[in-house]
Amino acid sequence: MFHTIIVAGNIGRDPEMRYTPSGVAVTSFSVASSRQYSNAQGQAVKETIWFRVSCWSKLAEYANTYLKKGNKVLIEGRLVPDTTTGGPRIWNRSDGTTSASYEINAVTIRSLATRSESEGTANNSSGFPEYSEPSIEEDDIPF
Amino acid sequence: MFHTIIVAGNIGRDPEMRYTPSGVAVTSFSVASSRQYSNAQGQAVKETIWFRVSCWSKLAEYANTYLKKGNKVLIEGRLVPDTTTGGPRIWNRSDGTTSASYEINAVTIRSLATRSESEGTANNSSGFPEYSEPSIEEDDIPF
Amino acid sequence: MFHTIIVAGNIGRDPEMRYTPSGVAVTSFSVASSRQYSNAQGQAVKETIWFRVSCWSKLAEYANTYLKKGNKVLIEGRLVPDTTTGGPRIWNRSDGTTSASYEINAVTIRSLATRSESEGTANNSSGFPEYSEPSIEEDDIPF
Amino acid sequence: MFHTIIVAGNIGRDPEMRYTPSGVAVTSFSVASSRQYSNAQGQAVKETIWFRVSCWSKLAEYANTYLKKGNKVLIEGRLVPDTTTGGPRIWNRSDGTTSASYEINAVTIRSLATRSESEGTANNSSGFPEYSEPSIEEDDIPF
DNA sequence: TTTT
DNA sequence: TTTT
Repeated sequence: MFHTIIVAGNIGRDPEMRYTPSGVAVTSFSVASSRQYSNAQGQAVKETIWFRVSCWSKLAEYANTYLKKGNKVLIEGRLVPDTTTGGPRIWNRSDGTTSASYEINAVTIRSLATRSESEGTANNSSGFPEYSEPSIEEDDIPF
Repeated sequence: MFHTIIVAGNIGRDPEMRYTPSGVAVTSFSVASSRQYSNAQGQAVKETIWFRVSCWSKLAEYANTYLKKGNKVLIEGRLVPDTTTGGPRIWNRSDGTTSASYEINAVTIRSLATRSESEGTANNSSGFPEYSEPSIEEDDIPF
Repeated sequence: MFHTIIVAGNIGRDPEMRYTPSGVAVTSFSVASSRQYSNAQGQAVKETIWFRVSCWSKLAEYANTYLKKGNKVLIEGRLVPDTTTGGPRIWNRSDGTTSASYEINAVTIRSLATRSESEGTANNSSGFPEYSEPSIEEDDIPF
Repeated sequence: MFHTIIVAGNIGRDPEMRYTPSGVAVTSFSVASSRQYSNAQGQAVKETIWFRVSCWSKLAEYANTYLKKGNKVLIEGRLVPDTTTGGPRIWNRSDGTTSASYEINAVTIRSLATRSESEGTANNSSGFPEYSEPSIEEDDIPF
């Protein structure tokens, strides 16, 4: 079956890239997506969700190169569950408390930065790649 | 900022409807979304994610009336975070362990059941409502 | 059945608001969503899609007030088909040619502008509303 | 920039597969997505949108093998515009009229058929592949 | 008609 | 707790 999650938000800290033992690049970063709304009592409420985003291979290398703390990004991907519970993974922190996070395996990443904001970081004029399926020439299409 | 999650899956147990103190209907049910894939070693892996879905008001009444355990559904909505951590809410279970879940506040629910499967439950021929914005007559459009 | 389209892009011209005969506000504007990619011959190709967005009622008033030509926006909505063909509507232009367009009835609109860019137009610090379901107090939730 | 379209609907005719001159498989089929709603006068309206779906390579081969007329499917992909207008492509039909269509380049295809319906065609027990990113072993993850 |  |  299908699920997908699409998030627009701001990167919380500079991305970090590592390599798997087999040499595949993996980049991780957090994205905060906030909204304000008014509750039933008419009070303004600010809600922030944090997502932990991972991406792989070529997408990892570009994210590591071009995305920086504070950048506005759009992410599409899949939630990564705990394989035994089917829910979010639970972590034991060093202080004895437990926490959980929304982990996303990204399939698509787009920078929403504009030229003025990005100064050499990710935006469309700086060569940040827009992830897309391999293209095929129109002349190559048989219909 | 924006986020949305779209899930296709199967309902784990019959929906339950309650009312808020102010009289608003709230229906809850779980949806399992499973997929098989082959890992790097070529082994088949089955991954199931469980979502806890809530819906409100008219959508709650219809879900309670028409959706049943086992039905295939499509859900669109927003993740509901813990307001202090911005991550998934953590629950203390009676056995002393903790767990977390993907909670979705549904905006759209569609039954993917077919007539033969549904026998009086939700499908498009049985009157299950497709949630949609209030329509406006074409003649009413000023352009 | 379900369909949804999610678009990030730039507004092509200032939005225009009108009213239906029954007094409902309707705002229309165009959004361009461009991407560059390399084709099979390794040549850079620029592809731009234009969407004609309509929104209604409160969303229409806010779009008319806060969105301006050039703003970056995120739109979620439904495609509006020709009711007889089920495809895009076809228009006869004054020069005798025909054209078609991707019309979207927006359910969600988010400004992706940042404070520095927007100078009094739509951004999250200027009070642009984030469209959302009516909220219900946590204390009101019966589970 | 980003756009994506997600459609649930029924396949209108058996898929057809061809090959590009360079030998890439391309499969095409139509999907109808219908909904009923009540208009401002309270009358039931049925709206059907037709999408023309293309997919490539391995996805094309599977679609050609497993999807049949009448199957319920979920499609995610991108709209394919006319490269000069940025709108839908316009076709001249043999009878002199013009038409346009919503063309989708599919990235994801899921069969929503159930065992009883599919009898050897696409469903999850018959080996229909769920399109997904290449997986990487958990042990391979460096964090 | 936008933007980078 | 679902489904294939």
